[in-house]
Amino acid sequence: MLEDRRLAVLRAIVEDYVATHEPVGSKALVERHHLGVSPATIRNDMAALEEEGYITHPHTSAGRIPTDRGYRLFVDQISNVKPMSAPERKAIERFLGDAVDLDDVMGRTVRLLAQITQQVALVQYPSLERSSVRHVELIAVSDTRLMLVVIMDTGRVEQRVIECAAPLSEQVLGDLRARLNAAVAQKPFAFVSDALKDLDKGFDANDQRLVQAVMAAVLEAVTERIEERVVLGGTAHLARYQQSFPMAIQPVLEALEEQVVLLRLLGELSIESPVTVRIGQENDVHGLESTSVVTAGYGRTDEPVASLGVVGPTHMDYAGTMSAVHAVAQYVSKILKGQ
Amino acid sequence: MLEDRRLAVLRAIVEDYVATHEPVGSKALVERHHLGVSPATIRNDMAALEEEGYITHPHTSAGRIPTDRGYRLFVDQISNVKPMSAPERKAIERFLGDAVDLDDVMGRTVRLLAQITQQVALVQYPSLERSSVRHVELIAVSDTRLMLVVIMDTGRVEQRVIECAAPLSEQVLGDLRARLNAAVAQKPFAFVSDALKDLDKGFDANDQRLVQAVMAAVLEAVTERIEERVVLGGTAHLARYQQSFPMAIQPVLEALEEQVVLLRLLGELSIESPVTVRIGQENDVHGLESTSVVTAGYGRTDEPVASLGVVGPTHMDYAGTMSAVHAVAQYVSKILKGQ
DNA sequence: CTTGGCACTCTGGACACGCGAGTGCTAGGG
DNA sequence: CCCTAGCACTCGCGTGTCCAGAGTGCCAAG
Repeated sequence: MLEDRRLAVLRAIVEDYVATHEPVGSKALVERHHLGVSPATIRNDMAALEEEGYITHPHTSAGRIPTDRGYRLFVDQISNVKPMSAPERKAIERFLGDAVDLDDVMGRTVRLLAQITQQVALVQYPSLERSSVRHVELIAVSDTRLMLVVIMDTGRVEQRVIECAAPLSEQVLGDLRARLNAAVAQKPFAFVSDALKDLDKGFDANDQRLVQAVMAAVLEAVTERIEERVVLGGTAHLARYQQSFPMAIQPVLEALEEQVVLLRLLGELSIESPVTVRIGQENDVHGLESTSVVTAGYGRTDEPVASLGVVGPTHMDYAGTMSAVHAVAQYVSKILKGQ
Repeated sequence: MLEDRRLAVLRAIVEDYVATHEPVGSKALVERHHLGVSPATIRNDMAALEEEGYITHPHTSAGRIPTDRGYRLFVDQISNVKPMSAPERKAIERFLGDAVDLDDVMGRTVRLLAQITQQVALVQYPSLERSSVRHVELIAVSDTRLMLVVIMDTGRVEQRVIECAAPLSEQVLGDLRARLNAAVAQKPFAFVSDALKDLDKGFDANDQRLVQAVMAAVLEAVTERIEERVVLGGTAHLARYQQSFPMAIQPVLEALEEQVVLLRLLGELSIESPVTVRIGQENDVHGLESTSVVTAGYGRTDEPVASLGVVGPTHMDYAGTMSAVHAVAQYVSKILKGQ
């Protein structure tokens, strides 16, 4: 009973603060939310909440603002992500449905997500590690240079240039191509290195060395230089916050320029919930201490192929953002399945 | 004589303002730059310069700041771009030299340029329109889906997925691939559409229709969907300015998110100078009215294959930025020639 | 044409002050 | 035991005033 009201108070504080971006006082609370009690009661609850570390006040005679811990409790309270409205869903579906290939899907998704949430959007390309090889192609670009093109079942295409010591004959190349495909097709990316091991057997002795060299280069290209790609959009939304807020955007922009950081943000997904929220200090990335990150995996629900999400200030509209991220992730999954 | 001093005064004002970011007064000028005259004289010159529209003052009793017109005159005065120091050049060369392929070159270049100039860097991929086809590959991804991979002599690789109405036999595909390559290899991109015209001749009647359909799709892919790509880096540097400056970064970030805008910025190069500078209003792009853009082409000097540059506040260090952009463009040209 | 001098203007920082929002505490009522 | 009302207290913030300092414009003399 008492606990219930405290939670309600915390919720009200978060909601008001998110809406107004100003510390919220006891009086304003009872007016806006029709809690059936007097401001003094609320003040007691507030004192308790503050004691427990869910809220603070910037100075003695100011209203309260939620702490990271407060947001966390608030977010945990949002049990089921509320769905988006029908027209919204329609719009998402139509916008993403027009995409012609993976690049297009990723590009549209990041723009869409930024636009809906009015925040910075991140979209990771399907992870190579969780994709299977559909086709491998070796193209002779010049005498001593091959281009390796790997097409994954997720639609992702990677190309690498491989330097050869000596020219390969068209015949050897064709042979190699055929074997390569036979060896790695339908295999998860992780198995590629294994599959390549014995591929040099069965070539002429003088070809064999060359083939070995090429295979080594291929191996290096597909293992050493695995690039997980992330696209970023809506950075302009960051500037909006800063207008009314003491959050420096420079460290945030700096952090977002690092691919490694982006991958870390998108990397860890919670298991139980479809949408993962990391609040403030919870993402221990330098520069993002005062931002929250909302992510969701896409692909198969049981085993996501990659993830996407948004980065915003800790005082964001969690409910709305979570539902948007969730919805977009689902539509992306749907689209990719169709392709 | 008199004109000479006025120019010197303008130059001094620009230099001081760029260094301090504060309106510069007559007294400070004579102290720092040893012009052999008194403040009062400078004031007269300043009045004249203001009359001609090269400088303004924010309010009655403040120092002067250059106008766009003033910066323009100042920049035009910098006749020859001064070269970078030897160690700097060494560092650039080494950093770019390690790149393994075009993506890597572009990525490194944008990071390098942002780092050197401490501004936002733009790097355009070699323009398709100014590249020649080196190789074309048609890969059967599934029964009814082909992937078209076009490799240009500039190192650029484009891939498109093409939907087919009916499956193509391996033989027809091989035939088509060979003809396609014979037709377009070494041709500038613009000629591709012409080269494709009569390619369906010489196939069996029942194959011909299918081939026609595929060719139409290829044509659409290479003409309708020409993507000039631009990479962007160093946006965090924008935030630094804003700290001490009334320039809103939001419109700038918004503008920089539009590919079209980026291409427009990089598009028009001046003919006479190796480095193009557009100051403030000169680039009539919404949001970039108070920024300057410094660009240079790379590739062959007489016929650049694309361009790169930086975006910064109008009160930037033009001399330094111009020389950095110039140097980086030259090294990129060099690297690409080697690859 | 340059220079020194002088009056004038305007910004920005320092200081004081009062309003109002908000708190914490305590005593009383259900 | 919990809620409520009242009251004194605390600060932040906005306003107003003032002053110093920097800078200008103009004028008269060299």
